[in-house]
Amino acid sequence: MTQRSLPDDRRPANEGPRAAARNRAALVAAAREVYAESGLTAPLSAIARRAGVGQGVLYRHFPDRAAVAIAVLEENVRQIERAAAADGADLAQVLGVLTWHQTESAAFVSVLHAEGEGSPSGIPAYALALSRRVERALRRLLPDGHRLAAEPDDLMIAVGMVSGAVTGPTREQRERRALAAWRLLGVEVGPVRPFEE
Amino acid sequence: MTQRSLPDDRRPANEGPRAAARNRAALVAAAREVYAESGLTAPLSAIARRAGVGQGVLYRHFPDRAAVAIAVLEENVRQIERAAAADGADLAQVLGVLTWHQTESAAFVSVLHAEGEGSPSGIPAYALALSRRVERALRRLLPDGHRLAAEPDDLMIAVGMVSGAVTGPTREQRERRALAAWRLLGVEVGPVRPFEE
Amino acid sequence: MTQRSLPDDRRPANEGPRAAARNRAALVAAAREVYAESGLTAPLSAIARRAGVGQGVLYRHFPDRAAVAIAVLEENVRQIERAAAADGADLAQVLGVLTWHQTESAAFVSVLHAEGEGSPSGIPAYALALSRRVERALRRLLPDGHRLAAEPDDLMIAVGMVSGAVTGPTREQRERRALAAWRLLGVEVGPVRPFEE
Amino acid sequence: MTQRSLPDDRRPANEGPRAAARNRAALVAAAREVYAESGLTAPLSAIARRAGVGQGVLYRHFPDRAAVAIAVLEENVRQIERAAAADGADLAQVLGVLTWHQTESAAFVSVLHAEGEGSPSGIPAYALALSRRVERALRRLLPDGHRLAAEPDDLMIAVGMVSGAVTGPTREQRERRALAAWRLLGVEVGPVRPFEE
DNA sequence: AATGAATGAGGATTCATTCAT
DNA sequence: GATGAATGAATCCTCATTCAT
Repeated sequence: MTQRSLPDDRRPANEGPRAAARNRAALVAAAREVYAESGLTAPLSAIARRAGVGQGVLYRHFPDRAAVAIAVLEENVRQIERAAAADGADLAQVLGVLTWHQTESAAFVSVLHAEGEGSPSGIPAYALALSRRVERALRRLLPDGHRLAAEPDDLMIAVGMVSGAVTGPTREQRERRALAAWRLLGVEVGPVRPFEE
Repeated sequence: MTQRSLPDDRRPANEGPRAAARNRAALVAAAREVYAESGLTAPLSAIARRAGVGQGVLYRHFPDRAAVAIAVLEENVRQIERAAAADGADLAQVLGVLTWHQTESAAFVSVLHAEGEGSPSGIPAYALALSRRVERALRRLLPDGHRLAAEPDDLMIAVGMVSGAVTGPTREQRERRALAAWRLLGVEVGPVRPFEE
Repeated sequence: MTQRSLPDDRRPANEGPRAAARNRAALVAAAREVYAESGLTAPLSAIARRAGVGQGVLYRHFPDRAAVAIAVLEENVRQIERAAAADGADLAQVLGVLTWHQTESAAFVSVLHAEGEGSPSGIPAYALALSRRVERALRRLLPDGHRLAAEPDDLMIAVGMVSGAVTGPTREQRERRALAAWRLLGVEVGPVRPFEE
Repeated sequence: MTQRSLPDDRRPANEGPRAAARNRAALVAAAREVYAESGLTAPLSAIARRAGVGQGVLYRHFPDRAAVAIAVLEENVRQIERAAAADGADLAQVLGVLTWHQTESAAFVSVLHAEGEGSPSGIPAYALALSRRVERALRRLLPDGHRLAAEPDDLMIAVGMVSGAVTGPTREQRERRALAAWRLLGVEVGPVRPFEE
């Protein structure tokens, strides 16, 4: 009742429902960028603005702040799962893909910490679920007798450790440090790159 | 308001500057607790409240949010430095102290990441300085031929790695994981405890 | 898209205008429920959703928020009018029907207040018109010499008074209080129930 | 950290703690006016603006929307209590004061409804408590054998009934209707005015 | 004629920071 | 020096309303 809109002729085009899917994708992409620049606590309005949509659209697609982050990170996890499911995949290759995501997205790193509560970014149990999916993908490829197969927790502890090593302003530097970390662990890693195909 | 004279030894302490120091200490202690509960992004007012002082006092002692965090972490670093400077200190012992702080204070973990920019907690270059001090303290005790002496970065990469492994709701769990991390690195660690004199 | 011809008596109903009427009815029914649960300020989207139609349909049928409420209340008023027009109707019976609506629909109560301005529900002059219709229906049955026939305003003031008495979480309690109110007014009321047929 | 303030020299005077009490009073007064004009659902920002204070001040003094309303209504109730406690007070006089508040403040009317839940204004159990206080004040003055002493609920039902009668754009009209309501109830009322001293 | 997405203004709430006392 | 109130910008979130399909 009180809401005033723009004069009827100065309203940006409404592209109709067709835009829905496009907008969602734009939001996820924007979120990825914004997270990279400003961290997981960046204002949601910044994400909407960068995606070129209104605030409401963001809320239509994602009920809360966590849902946005999950959508972003889910893509990363899915890529790792696909890499692990590919024909002839071996652990080193998949670790390369994982490492690529670790060096690419600071936000992804925090997922692999996966505690749950009180985090200011508000990502709760979801993160744990994503972390479990990464673990599942990796463990299937873990040969008996592998350095990380000794204790059940060792695999994900190692992943966390590499995350801890990944710091620095440029991706190149982060990659260098990640590789050093795997070397210190005595674990072989394939090429650090996104999974394609 | 007016001068009160009392026998010298029963004179009520000159509260002026003395109170200042006490307040500063209370603020740092309060910040440590608040950070542990709510993370580095907790409202400054919460810290002042818990310290039992007004907001203004906080600003008198610390110019900005980062300064508070630095003050907290500085204490951790100083303890590590003292541990390293103690008679007969060896690397394993000091790593034990370092590990204790890693498992105790989530905030401390982020310092050892020490990047600087866009972090939401706003800890800037200071963190780097603190990280350097930790490195200096450790490196003096690093024997030639030690696993972490091969490459210059390996030492602090390893420290970051252990930080990355430290997750979980209880300190006990975090300690367990930290020890697993050192084991995976093949590095010996002394008892995990604070440095006492 | 193309013409489908079927035997005359099995022709799928022309859904066009017929659906429109059905939708309108569904909206009014949904609004009644939503108002009961959440008050007159409930989001319009909630009404559309409960009616199982899109938001646009609501706007096609009702130009604004007030129109929806009016449509709901109009049904109540119409029932009272019908009760008053029925063969052999007397005042007590019709007051019983009126009272039923007062105890059934909190929204209806506000209509009988019928001021117009600043009300948050935005029901404007319409409410006044509805109130007038109720008055007209009742007054025709008001015998000379009735307690409420002394002053011209007394009739609707009394109605307002009963509305004011109608509070409480359950309809039963509201009915009890309404009856107490009529008793205090010394006015006889028939059975409290909707008008059927 | 991100908050930008005005240039240091263009900031409105901070009058210090002295203003606290004054501000609270200004807020309550502003709220009373705003409620009268726009109802209990008026934006809190409108209240702060009219009081000439920042939004934060409102939140400092009142934790939530309900608290503001309570503060306003509490003043009304207190006046009624004082009127009832005055030397030689009798029921008619106090009902006059009560009626004055009913005709003055639409918001006060809703308190006397005092249900509790789902109201959009969010005033919960508090309203009930206020209603009880009014009842207590009145009942002490209710003589045995009074029209409203027959049933325990009759007293407050009558009050609610008068509230229900109180409609209309001007106070004068509302008073006229309130008096008509008391007349229909056969209850004597003293002069309709605020309680002074 | 229906759908349901998009828009974006408005309102709630929080907190960093200043400053009179 | 300390206190704690005030300020107001920033952010979150919710709808009323429009409109492409």
